[in-house]
Amino acid sequence: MGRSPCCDKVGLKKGPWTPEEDQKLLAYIEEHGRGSWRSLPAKAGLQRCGKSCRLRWTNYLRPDIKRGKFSLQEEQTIIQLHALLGNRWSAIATHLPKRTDNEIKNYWNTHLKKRLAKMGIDPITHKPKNDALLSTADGQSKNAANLSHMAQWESARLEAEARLVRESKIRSHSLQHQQLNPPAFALESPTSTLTVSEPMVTGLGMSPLPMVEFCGTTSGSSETAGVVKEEGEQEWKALGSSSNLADYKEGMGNSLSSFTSSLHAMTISMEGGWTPESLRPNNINVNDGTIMEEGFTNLLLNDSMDRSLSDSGKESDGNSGGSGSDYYEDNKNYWDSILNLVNSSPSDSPMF
DNA sequence: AAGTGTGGCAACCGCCTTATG
DNA sequence: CCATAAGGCGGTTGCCACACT
Repeated sequence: MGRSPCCDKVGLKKGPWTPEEDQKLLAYIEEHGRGSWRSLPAKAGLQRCGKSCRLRWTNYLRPDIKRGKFSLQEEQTIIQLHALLGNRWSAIATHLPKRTDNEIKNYWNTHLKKRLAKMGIDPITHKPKNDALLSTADGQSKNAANLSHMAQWESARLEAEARLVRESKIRSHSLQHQQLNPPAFALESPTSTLTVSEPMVTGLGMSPLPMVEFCGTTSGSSETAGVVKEEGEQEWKALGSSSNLADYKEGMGNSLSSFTSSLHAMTISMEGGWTPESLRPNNINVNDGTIMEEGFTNLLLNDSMDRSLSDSGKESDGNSGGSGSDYYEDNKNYWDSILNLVNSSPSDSPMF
C-alpha cells in the first residue's frame, strides 16, 4: 500500500551546507541526474534528507542560476507580476529565467516591499494606501473622488484575477484537447513549462484570447503539453517557429493587458487631478493607444509629494536621503520606467 | 574597540497537491 | 478508491555581515 516509507530523519544533518556537501551533490547530479530526491542523499553519500538536497540544488547549486543584484528590468517584472499573481513566487519565477522563487521572494520581502511601502503603495494590494489618498490638502470632494479611484483600482485588480481564473478553467478543459492536438508552441524553463495555444474565443463578449498556461515540472505536465524535457538543460528553449513566438508574445501581452489596461484607464481618469469629472466612464478610454503615463506616476507620487509638502519645515523621513524634489524625481523615473515596460508592445518587452 | 541593531539571504517547516501501490 | 510518500510551494526563522552608536 502506498509508497515505501519516507526517509527517517534520525541522524540527518541540518543547517548550512558545507563546500564538501555541495561538491558531493553536484558531482552526483552531474553524473546521474536528479532522479529521486529521496534516494539521492544515500547514493551521493550525504547525511541529508532528500528535501534538503532538492532545496540546495534548486536554490543554489543549479548551474542555470543567475546570482547577484536584480536589474531594474527584473524589478519591474516582479512588481508587475506580483500585482497580478500575489505571492505565487514560483509563477513569478517562471518569467524570470535564472532566478529562483526563493530568491525572488527574498528580494521582494527585503527590498521591493519596503520600497513600495515607502512610496505609499500597499505592497499587498498594489494600490495607494487609504491614508495616502485621503491626506490631500482640500477636503471632502477629493476624498469622495479618491475613494472612487480606490474602488476602480480594486476593480481593475479583481478583473485581472477573474481573467486568470477563467484562463485556468479553460486550461483544464483544454488539456484533453492538447493531448490530441499538441500545442502550437511551448516554452520551458528548468523549473516550469509554459505552453501557449492558438488564440481562441474564450467566452461571452470576450475577444479572442491566446491561452497561456503555467505548468509545474511535476511529471506529466510536460508530457501532457507535448514537451520533452532534458535534464541539465541550461537555457529556456522555444519549440516552434518564429511566427509562433510572435503569437506567444502577443498572447502574453494580452494576458497581462487586462490589469495594465485598467491601470491605464485609471491613469487617464486621474489626469488633471482628483475631480469628480475625471471619474466619468467616458473619460476612461482603454482603447486609446496613447496612454497618459504621467497620471499614474503622479498617483504613485502624490502621497510622497503631499507629505513632503505638508511636512515642509520638518525633516524628511530619510526616504531618499535627498531633498523632496530629488525624491520625487527618483520615484517618478522609477514608476515611469515601469509604465514604459507595461505600455511597450509585447515584442518590445524584455519579459517576453 | 566593543556592543548593539539591522538587513540580507540560505535553509527549514509545514501545508497542499500529485503520484503511486 | 484509499492510504501514504514524494514533490512543490509559501511563510518563517536563524545566522552572518555590516553599520551605527
